[in-house]
Amino acid sequence: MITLHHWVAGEECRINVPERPTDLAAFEAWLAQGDRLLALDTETTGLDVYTPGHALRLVQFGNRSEAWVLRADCFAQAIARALRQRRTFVVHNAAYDLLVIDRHLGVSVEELGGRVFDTRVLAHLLDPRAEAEGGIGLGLKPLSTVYVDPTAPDTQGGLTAEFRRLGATKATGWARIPIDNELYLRYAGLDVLLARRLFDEIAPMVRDIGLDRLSKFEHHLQVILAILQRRGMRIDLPYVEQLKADLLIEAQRCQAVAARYGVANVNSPTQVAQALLAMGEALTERTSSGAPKVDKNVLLPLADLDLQWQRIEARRPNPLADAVVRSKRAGKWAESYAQAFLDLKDSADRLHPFIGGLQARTARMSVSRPPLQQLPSSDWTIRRSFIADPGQLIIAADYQAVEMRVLAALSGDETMIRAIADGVDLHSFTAEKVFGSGFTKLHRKIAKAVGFGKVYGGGAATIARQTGADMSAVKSALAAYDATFPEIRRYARRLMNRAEWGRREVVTPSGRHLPLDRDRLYAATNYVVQSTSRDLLAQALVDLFEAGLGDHLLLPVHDEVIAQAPAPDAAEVVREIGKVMESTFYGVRIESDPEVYGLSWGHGYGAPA
DNA sequence: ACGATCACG
DNA sequence: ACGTACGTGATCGTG
Repeated sequence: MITLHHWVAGEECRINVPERPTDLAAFEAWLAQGDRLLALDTETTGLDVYTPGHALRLVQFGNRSEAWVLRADCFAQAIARALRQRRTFVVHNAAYDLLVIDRHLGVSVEELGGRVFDTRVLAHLLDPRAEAEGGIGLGLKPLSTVYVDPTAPDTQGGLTAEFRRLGATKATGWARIPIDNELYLRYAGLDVLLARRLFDEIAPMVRDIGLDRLSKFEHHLQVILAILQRRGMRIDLPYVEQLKADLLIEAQRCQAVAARYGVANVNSPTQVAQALLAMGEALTERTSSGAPKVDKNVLLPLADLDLQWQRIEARRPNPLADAVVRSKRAGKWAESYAQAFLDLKDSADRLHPFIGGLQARTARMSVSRPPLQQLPSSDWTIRRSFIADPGQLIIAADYQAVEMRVLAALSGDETMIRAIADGVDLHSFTAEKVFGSGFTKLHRKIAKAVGFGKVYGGGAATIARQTGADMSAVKSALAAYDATFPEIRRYARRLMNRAEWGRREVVTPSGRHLPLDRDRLYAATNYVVQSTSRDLLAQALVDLFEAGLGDHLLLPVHDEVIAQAPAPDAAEVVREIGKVMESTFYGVRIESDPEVYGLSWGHGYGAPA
């Protein structure tokens, strides 16, 4: 047995590392002391739990003063036994460890998930801001520094340095560091000591601000999302391989054209700007650092293309601008999507993206590795990669204009509430109020942009830029909007005033506290609307599992749920899913639109059957 | 490490 | 008094 000592918050702690089976007796005796709440953590070879070669290396248990670091290759059975005992665990970022334990030790998410407290969830409820946003951050290190011990070492950072010393990198070190490396073992043990102490500090704080119920809900949601991550989504491997090859050919072809105009690298804004200026194009827009801007919005008009990539016939297309936008798009799609799918798939051709249930400041969910919430939607080719399981069809149900409905409900604006109840198209309704019954398509576009501008806190200039309409039209539209929906303006003012004179935050109907940046109080409306919309979708996921429909679900995407069902029942199942998602929120109907897509996700976006 | 860019709701 | 577009994740070039 290796025994290490470490001081945490002025108290000497012990870190025990069993080496031989006979060392386990002391571990079992320690467990038998009857601690009802232990911290739990795992160390693995990498973040992608389902890629071939992923392995569990260490499992750590700990209380406030003693940690046990167990090698998974030697003591898997003892670890599984300890996990199955009737006991509650504190885990920082539990979804990850739940999946690791599910996959490598056979103790399922369902079995363990209900007995876990997640300190990351608790911390998010106290302050959702990342370090970069002026918050404490949500990592174990910054939280421990603030709540447990200001001198607590940066275990992740310290290990990264150790990886380098051993000739490995941040990416490879977790797999390559010798399993008996003392720093590795020490920090593995320290993580559970810190997590257990962190819980003792912040759990009462969550209770004191009245968020025990929300906390319970969020913990339940984390388990559901871990189940979705474990299920994953199936990809059409031959399709993805062909797609990648086609995209690379297209990228290469356009790159060759760009090279003829002196741009060796289409991804270098400097080179692109220089070459365009040399061709006599005017580049008037600037980036925040003052360089000429050459993004899509600048290049497409130079190539005589609109934002849907259709010819405008307004000028002679600049061949370089055309080649650059096409090459960049094909290259990005090949790398960020097709290649990522191939890199991250498991041995059964499924992807298991990480679904962060409590991610953004607004608690919005995020999906990463790969980013399935951000697949191109204007074109079906990327989404076509995802196929239903054999005999099933992809189905989806999305909320209709959920943020506008939430805004109407929260502000209590009678005109907007009535318009929603009457089932009219909100943007057309606004356009008519603002521009009269003879409103045009451009008028509706402006009305829509004004509606979004209200939700996002945007001003006339931004809306004018977005729509291409002139400032005076946008300004009068904004004024007419305020006159038509007076409560929305008052609601936004009220949130800002409260934030200015009281606590600098907004509180959502679910009780979530969302801190505001000093110089961006106008974001208050957006935060509460975005966060509340997220809470509605989160509640829908919980309700869907409660209703026995959980087995169908595949992925949440902000205001919709992607699912699958056996082909003969698909229409019926998605109708049921849609029904469960619907609710009445402050008297406003939150309605959903169920749809059977077909064999692939892309079939909902025009892929040929 | 950071800025620019581009993908989504 | 005025005006501010919100939230993410991934890749690439650059220093």
